[in-house]
Amino acid sequence: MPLGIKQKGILATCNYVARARGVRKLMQIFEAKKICPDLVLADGEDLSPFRDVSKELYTLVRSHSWNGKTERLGLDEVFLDVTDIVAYNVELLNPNSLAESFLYLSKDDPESGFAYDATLFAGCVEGYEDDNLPTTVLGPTQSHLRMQFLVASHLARHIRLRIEERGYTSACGISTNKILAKLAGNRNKPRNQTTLLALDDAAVLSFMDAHGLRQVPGIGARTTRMLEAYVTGGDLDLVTRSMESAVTVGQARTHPDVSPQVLERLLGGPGTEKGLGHKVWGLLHGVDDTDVKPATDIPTQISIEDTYKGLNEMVEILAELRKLSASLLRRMHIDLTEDASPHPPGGDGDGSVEEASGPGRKWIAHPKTLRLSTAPKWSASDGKPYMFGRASRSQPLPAFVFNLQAEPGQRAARLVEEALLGMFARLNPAPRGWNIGMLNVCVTNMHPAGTEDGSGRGRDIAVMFRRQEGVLREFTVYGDDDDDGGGGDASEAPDPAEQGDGEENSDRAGEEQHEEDVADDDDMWEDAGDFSDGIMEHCPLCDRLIPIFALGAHDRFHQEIS
DNA sequence: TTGGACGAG
DNA sequence: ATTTCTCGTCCAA
Repeated sequence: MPLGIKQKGILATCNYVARARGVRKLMQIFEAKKICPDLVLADGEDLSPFRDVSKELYTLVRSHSWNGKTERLGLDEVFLDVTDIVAYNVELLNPNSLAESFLYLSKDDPESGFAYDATLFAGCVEGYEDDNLPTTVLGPTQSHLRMQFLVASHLARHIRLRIEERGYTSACGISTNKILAKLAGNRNKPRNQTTLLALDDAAVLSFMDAHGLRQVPGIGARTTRMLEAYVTGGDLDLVTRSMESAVTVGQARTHPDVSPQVLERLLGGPGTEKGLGHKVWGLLHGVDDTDVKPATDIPTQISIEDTYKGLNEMVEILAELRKLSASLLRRMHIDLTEDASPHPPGGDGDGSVEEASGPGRKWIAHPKTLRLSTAPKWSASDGKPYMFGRASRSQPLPAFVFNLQAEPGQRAARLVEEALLGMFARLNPAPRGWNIGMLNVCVTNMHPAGTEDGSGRGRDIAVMFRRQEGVLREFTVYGDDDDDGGGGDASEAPDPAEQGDGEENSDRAGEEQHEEDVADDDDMWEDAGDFSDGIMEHCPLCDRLIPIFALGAHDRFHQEIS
C-alpha cells in the first residue's frame, strides 16, 4: 500500500508504492492526499523506532566487516570498505573451477562463508561494454580489477540476503570509491544492487556525465546554484526552479573554463571550505579519495527539536523546554550509557536493541556543552527562507544530568531552570513577542569516559571505599620505625589541599555552587593521564572523575545537595 | 570555545 | 497551504 511518514504537515519520506503514484518526499500532506487519496500515513515525528531498526541493521552489516570501516550515513545507509575481504578472496580463487568457488567471510574460520559461481556477477552491472561477459580482451590489471568487482558483488548480495532475513529490503552500489558506490546504489532501487564496473576513466566519466549536478553527493544546493549560474553564463532563466538540476555533470565538466583553480575561485571565499574547488572538480570526475570512516561508538552530538505555530507565552516555552529536555536525557541514556555488568566484550552483536533502563548502566561519554537553538516562526522581513533564522547559544553542561539515580523528570526540570532558561533569555532578550517557531536542545563536545581496565571492578560505592583504604595507606605515615623510605613516597603523593575542589564541595555544599556543578571543570583530572590511573574513580552518582581520597567528601556533597 | 554555513538522509 | 528532525564537518572570531 502507498505509505507516507509524516512530520507535522509534511511527508518526511514515503515508500516506493506511493512514489509510483506521484507522491514525493517533503510534499505537503494535503497535496499528497490530493494525488493519492488512499495514502496511508504513519507518524514519524519521534524517530526512536527508526533509530532502533537502524541500529539493528547496522549491527548486522558491521558484523561482516574485517577492518571496522563501516561509516553510517543517516539512519538507513552505510559505506563498507571491503577491500581486504575482496583481496583475500580473489587470491584464493581457483581459475580452473571458478563456477564452484567459495567466498570466505572469515580468515580464521574456513567454514564461514558460502559457495558461489565466480563466472557471473551478482545483481546488475554497468559502466563497461562487456557487462556480464567473462574475460574478453581485458589486460591482466583490468582482469584482476574485474574479479574484485565480481567478488564484491557476491559479498553484497550475501549481506543483502541477511538483511532480507530480518524483514527488510535494500539496495547496494559497488565500486571503487564512496561517491561512485553511492551513485551506483541509486540505479536499481529499491531492491537490487548495481556494480559500477569502473575499469577505466572513460567508464567513470560517462557514468558521471549523465547525472544532474544536484544528484552528486557533496554538491549541495549552494554549490549547484553557483555552478549552474557559471556554466549557463549567468542566465538564471535557464536554471529552472525544479529539484533536478538543468545542468548535467557532463556540461559542467566539459565547460571550457572549468578547472580546479577556477572552481576554487568561484566557490571559495570567506567562510567556505578550503579546497572546495578541487573537491568539486574531483566529484565531477568521479574522483573521491576520502576514506570510509571506522565505526564509532560515541556520537558527536545528540539533539532534540520541535516546531511550533509560534510560541509567545513563557509558560508554554517552559513546558516545551521541559519536554525536550526529558527526551534529550532519555536519548543520552540510550546512546551514551552501556551495560555496567562485567560483560565479556566481543562476540558480534546479536542485533538486539540495547535496553537503556534498569540500574547497572554506566556512562561511556560525557557531553561537556549544552546548546539551545531557536528560530522565529516566520522568515526575516527580506523574505529569505527561514532556515537562516536559526540562532544558538551554548554553555557548559551541568554535571547533575549524569546522576542516574535522580528522577529523569527532576533532572529535566532542573536543566531548564538552571541552564536553558538563561540561555533562552540570552537568545531572545526582548521581554515578549518572540514568536518562537522552533526549539532545539543539543548536547555536544563528547569526552569519552575513563576507559575501563577490564578488571571487572564494579561501580559500587562500598567497593570504592574499600579501595580507598588501600590507596590511603600509601599516603599515611606510620610511626618512625621505618626509615628506609627516605620520605620519597609520601612527598610524591598528590596533596588534596592543592588538587582541586573535592574537599571544597563538601565544605560549601549548602551554598549555591553553579560553577562547581559544571561538567567542565574536572578536565584537570581527566587530562592527568597515567597519573589518574588507579588514583581516580568515577563517582557512581554523578560519574565525575574524583580522586579516591576525596570520595568520602564527594559522597557527603551528594547527600547534602539532594 | 562559540556560533554559523553547508551538506547529508 | 513551504520548511521535519536530525547528524557531521568545516570555518572565523
